[in-house]
Amino acid sequence: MLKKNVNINDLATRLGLSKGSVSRILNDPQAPFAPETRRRVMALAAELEYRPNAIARALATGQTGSVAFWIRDLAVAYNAHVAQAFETQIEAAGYHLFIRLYGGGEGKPFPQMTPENADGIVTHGAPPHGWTAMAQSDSRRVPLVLTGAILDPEALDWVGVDFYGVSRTAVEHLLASGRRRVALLTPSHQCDDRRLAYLEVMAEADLAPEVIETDGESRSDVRRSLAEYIAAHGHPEAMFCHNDDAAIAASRVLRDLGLRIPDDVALIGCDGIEDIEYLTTPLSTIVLPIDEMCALAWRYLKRRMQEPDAPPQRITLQPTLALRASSGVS
Amino acid sequence: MLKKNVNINDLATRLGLSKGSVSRILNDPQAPFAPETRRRVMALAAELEYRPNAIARALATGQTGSVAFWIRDLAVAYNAHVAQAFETQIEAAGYHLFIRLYGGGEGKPFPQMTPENADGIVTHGAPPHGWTAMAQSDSRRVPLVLTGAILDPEALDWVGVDFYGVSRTAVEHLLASGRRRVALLTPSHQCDDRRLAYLEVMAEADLAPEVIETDGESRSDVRRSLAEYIAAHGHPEAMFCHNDDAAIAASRVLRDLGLRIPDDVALIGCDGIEDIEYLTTPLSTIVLPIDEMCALAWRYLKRRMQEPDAPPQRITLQPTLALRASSGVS
DNA sequence: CGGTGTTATAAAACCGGTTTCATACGTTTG
DNA sequence: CAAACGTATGAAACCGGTTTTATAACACCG
Repeated sequence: MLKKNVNINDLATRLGLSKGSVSRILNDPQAPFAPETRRRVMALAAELEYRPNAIARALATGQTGSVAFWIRDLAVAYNAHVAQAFETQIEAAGYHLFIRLYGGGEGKPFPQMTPENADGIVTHGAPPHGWTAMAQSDSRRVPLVLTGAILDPEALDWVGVDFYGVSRTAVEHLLASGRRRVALLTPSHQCDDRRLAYLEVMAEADLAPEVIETDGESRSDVRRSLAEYIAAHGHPEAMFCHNDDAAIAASRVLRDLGLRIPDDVALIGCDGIEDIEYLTTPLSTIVLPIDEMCALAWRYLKRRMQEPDAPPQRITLQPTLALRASSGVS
Repeated sequence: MLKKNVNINDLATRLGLSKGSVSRILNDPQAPFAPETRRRVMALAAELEYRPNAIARALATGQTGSVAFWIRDLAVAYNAHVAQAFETQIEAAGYHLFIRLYGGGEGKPFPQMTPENADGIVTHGAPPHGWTAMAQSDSRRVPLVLTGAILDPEALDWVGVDFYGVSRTAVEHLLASGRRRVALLTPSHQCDDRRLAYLEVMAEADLAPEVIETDGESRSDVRRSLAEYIAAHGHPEAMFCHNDDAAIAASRVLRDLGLRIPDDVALIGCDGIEDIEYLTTPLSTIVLPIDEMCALAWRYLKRRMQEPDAPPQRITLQPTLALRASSGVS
């Protein structure tokens, strides 16, 4: 940057004032300064298009006026919607929102995904291993609220979602139609309450669990993994899908194979994203309370920013099961 | 924050060193220090979990190590995909990505959407009015690359997309089937090359243009606006849709009305998002070169960060028209 | 007319780092 | 043995703001 930005010292020099005075005039309408001086300062600031260096200000005040929202992957429609919903909260409150992605951070050194630079953090979905520990290390504590699946229920604030209960209901619903080969479609390594609930219900019903693991989370990943699985093992009679994107991908695979939904294979997704309204066969799903979750997360975060040592705030929200044609409900 | 973060002064004091020395030892492996001293510093830093204050470092070095990506609305699937694609570029380069949303910023004071706090900025889609001017004001210049539709072709870097040419082709394609009532489905106030091309082609064909304006960009907005329009004016024979989300919403409205695609109404979307592969009737669309666009944007931005005064870099990418069943191609 | 307030501004400390320059000491070297 | 050099570190300036404290000038008051 060859041309240097105009800073507060430039203003002060040009005006023959001290930079402290300029700062106070610019920021504090109550400060006792001569009206004429005030006018001169404002005029020059406007003329030079002076804007204070946000970094320097943040250093001086200890506040950035921004909140970071960490999420895994925007290609999953649900995630994008959550981010958008959270932005709505934040914007109304006059803060800036930075959306950040964990990315491939799993193996990378921490600096790659360091949670700095915000007055507060909200995460959605499970952060990479060790992330929260780092974010909450004694050496640099930032107000933090976890949302979505909670894997790490230490002394932190979180807005959880009861995947366990609703997942049980979903799987039981699939079993109720008399189907025996009820599979779980989920990314490998994803060991959350959805998987847990599925395994438990299957065990209780004395059925062999059938976990179809996908190599990635994108729809094309899911399609590929599922197609391979069916080629090798035949198709299950029902599938509980880790999220709606997976269910949508699955419905496409089934259609391509000439299988009917729900006659040949029943399907239940998870997330309740808008997209599923556009499928040929309406998709049963678990609808998550996105707006409520975001509103609560922001409320918790504000509290934590004001009172760093307040007792932990936690709540578990109940998703609702929306049964439609894809699971045999007419 | 009652418990203060441990900072470099704490380290220096505890070690009996000056903070300058500590800084150099921590950052510069080449610096000439006694191995024993080095070991002590590293050990204490690890023990106290010292992590340098990113803000202070940014102030001192003039670099944040991060790039901001500005976009309008993540609820539009295409936008979310672009953001994700750009993250891939940035992450590979070792930078942090901050995704930021213009939000309702149109009417708000600038500080709400000030483009500070990054070493560089990439925008996608048309920024709010006055945004680029502010970002590029002489007083605080930040490397900036515009992508997507370019409304503001001043002396800036941009990676454009030739919406005009491909939109002409799309509309002409719709006309070629003999349909006369060919409408444009677009958000109100969106006056870009898609609209321009549509209006021109219609004028050249001596047909009355029929612009169906939606009140918002979300699928539900589009559905409502379109349903009202059709109720009032009957349905057009073909629609060129501003983006795929709109086309998906439209296909749903048409289906609900018992209209067949493409027999009753032909449809062409725009963006080429994955979702359209999951529709009953495969959707014709304009496929945008997302990855190429992101890669170029990052290349341009790197260049601009290194050479602030390099000549402007610009390119216009060609999207491709993907014709499928929804526009009558079998 | 000296003490007491106000008012308008300057000066300096601070935020937490980085970076440049100076210095003290020990070791070669001429 | 003094000059020159290398090594290990301290000291201070700087980044660009904010905030607290000091000071100068002036008006008011008894």
